[in-house]
Amino acid sequence: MRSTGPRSTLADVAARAGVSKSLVSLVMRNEPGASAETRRRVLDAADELGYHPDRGARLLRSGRSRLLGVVFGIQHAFHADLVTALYTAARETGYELALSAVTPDRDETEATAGLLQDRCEALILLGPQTPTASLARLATRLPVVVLARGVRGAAVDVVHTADADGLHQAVDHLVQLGHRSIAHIDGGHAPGAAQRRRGYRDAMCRHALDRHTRIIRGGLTEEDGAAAARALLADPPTAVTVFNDRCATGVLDVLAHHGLKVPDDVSVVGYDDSRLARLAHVNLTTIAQDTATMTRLAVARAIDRVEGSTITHRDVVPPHLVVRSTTGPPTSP
Amino acid sequence: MRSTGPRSTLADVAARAGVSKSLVSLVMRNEPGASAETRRRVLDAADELGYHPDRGARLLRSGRSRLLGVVFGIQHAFHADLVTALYTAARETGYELALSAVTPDRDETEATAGLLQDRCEALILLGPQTPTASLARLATRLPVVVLARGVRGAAVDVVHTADADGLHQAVDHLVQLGHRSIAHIDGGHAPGAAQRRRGYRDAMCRHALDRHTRIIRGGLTEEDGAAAARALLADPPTAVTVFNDRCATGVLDVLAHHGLKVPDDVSVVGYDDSRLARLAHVNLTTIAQDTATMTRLAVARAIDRVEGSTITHRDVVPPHLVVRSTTGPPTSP
DNA sequence: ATGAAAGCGCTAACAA
DNA sequence: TTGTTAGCGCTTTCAT
Repeated sequence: MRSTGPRSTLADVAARAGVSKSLVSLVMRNEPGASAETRRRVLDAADELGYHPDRGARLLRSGRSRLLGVVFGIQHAFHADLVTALYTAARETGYELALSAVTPDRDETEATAGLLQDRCEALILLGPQTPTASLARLATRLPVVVLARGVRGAAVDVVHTADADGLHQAVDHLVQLGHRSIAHIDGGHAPGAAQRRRGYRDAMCRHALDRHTRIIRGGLTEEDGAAAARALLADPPTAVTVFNDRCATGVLDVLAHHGLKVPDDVSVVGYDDSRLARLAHVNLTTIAQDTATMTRLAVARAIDRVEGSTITHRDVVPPHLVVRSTTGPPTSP
Repeated sequence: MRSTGPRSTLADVAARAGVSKSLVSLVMRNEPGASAETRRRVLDAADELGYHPDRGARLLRSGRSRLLGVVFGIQHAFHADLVTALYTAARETGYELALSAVTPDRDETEATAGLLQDRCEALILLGPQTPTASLARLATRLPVVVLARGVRGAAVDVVHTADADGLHQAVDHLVQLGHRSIAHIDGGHAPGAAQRRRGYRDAMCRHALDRHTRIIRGGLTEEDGAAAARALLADPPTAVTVFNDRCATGVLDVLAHHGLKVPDDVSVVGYDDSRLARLAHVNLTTIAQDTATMTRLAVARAIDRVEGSTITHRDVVPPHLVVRSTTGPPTSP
């Protein structure tokens, strides 16, 4: 019983409400210029007909899609947080989001191409792996905002976290608790990993803990964290800062399996404050990226560009420490 | 430098090639009806102008978007797997996917409305919570396929897993290993939870293990699993089947923290075979949903409907057991 | 094989 | 405040 009846149009709504198309157009766009009474009648008629404006026709006529393209990695928990915040940030701007996912079978180029076809007016790229040169080329075609990755050299707007600062805070916190033997499990070549590594090293230096500096090769996944933790088992530090929450989860897991108590035997600090960290049974001390601010900025930068700005911005948003239950004073000598 | 050059149109190409717009239209769509000579001239002109047809205008005129809308929950790991597979399934069909995410701030209604504006020709809903009545109403507007949830009563196509069968396999596996004391941590009101509960109960019955039947209230998250595991600690069974992998992860975590060895003290079986389960340090025995088949079916059903089919399908895809390292023979008496 | 003309559903400029 | 008109870039008759 299929009643895929012909979709109702502006004209149908106009006829039903007994007004002109222009008036319906105004009302649907929330523009001023229609009486309250008319507005109500139009809205009712639209509702009864299940009317939804045709974005294609709208774009054709106005030459504007009012669409912001978002490229994100569908497996990344942190990207999920960012997309969630992006929807919120875009809500009151008059622009909508068009999502395009990167999957194991679908690379960034493909994801981007799809959005270009949809006539997005600007692109927001989450932690893109695309080389700077390609980014620059893309930016000649439309405004591009890179979010959560501190790329350099391309004429694109960038919004990212002060990653080194994040690790300063992590190390300061641990030192304040009395730790000296603090290791860092890094993120390899992942976006931000180099800065976090540097932040760790600098902070250790600042506390005159140079000789305790110890960097273990990690990665972005639970598995990478697990492997790194096993490497640490022979001679465990009293505390460890980890590249991100996912990786830290792997660390916690291996520690638990080997009978090491957290935080009594080893304190652990993650990074991202992803949903993962907030789970009651994980309850991970971590460095929170300010996703609300970052996404608000990203959307604002994109819209600025769409509306003609030619200024290239680079916004570095400070992170902050969230103390939960995986850090405490060292109990061993 | 932004090259905001005005996009060239069909008319531009026609003028340059010295032919009519109709001819250019034919050539661009590779339709017969133009001489080889004309074809070449048109193609050359188009190339010189860097012309690309406007998808919006094309769809406006022809009334087709060739777009399949997908509504998914951005924080559901399993939905990420499904979306990944959907992209693959749609690849060779001539249809494209339009994604719309459900977030804590953006409900299914809103997500759906966005896709309606994009003029998607059909909708694929992943594990929708929308009540049956609303689903039915939506289905009068356009073809709707519900994926990964066995809704009943609405005139929509449904593709889901034989959930009860999955738990039969899990219990059979455990019984074969020698377990008798097998508990089930359920999913509460989550989609599929009732069927999995029933599958567990039936299988226990079939093995004459009725008096060992023991159902603990769980949920979909790690946290739910952790809570359920704690409830089990006082009198642990030798094996437990869990609603899904996420929840199972919480179970594993609590068991490890309390010194119970898996699988020596307790065997654990998850559900979904999500990326989580495949991680080397988790390596969870689980019931795999056949995402490739499910998504291929979902896309096929959607396209069938778009192309005029009026048959309502209900596809129930069998799951299969994946044995990894969280199950083994019981060691305690 | 080619072209002229009529819209698709909408918005913007202008009239009333 | 409201209605009228003229297209946006394209496909689709229907002529030629």
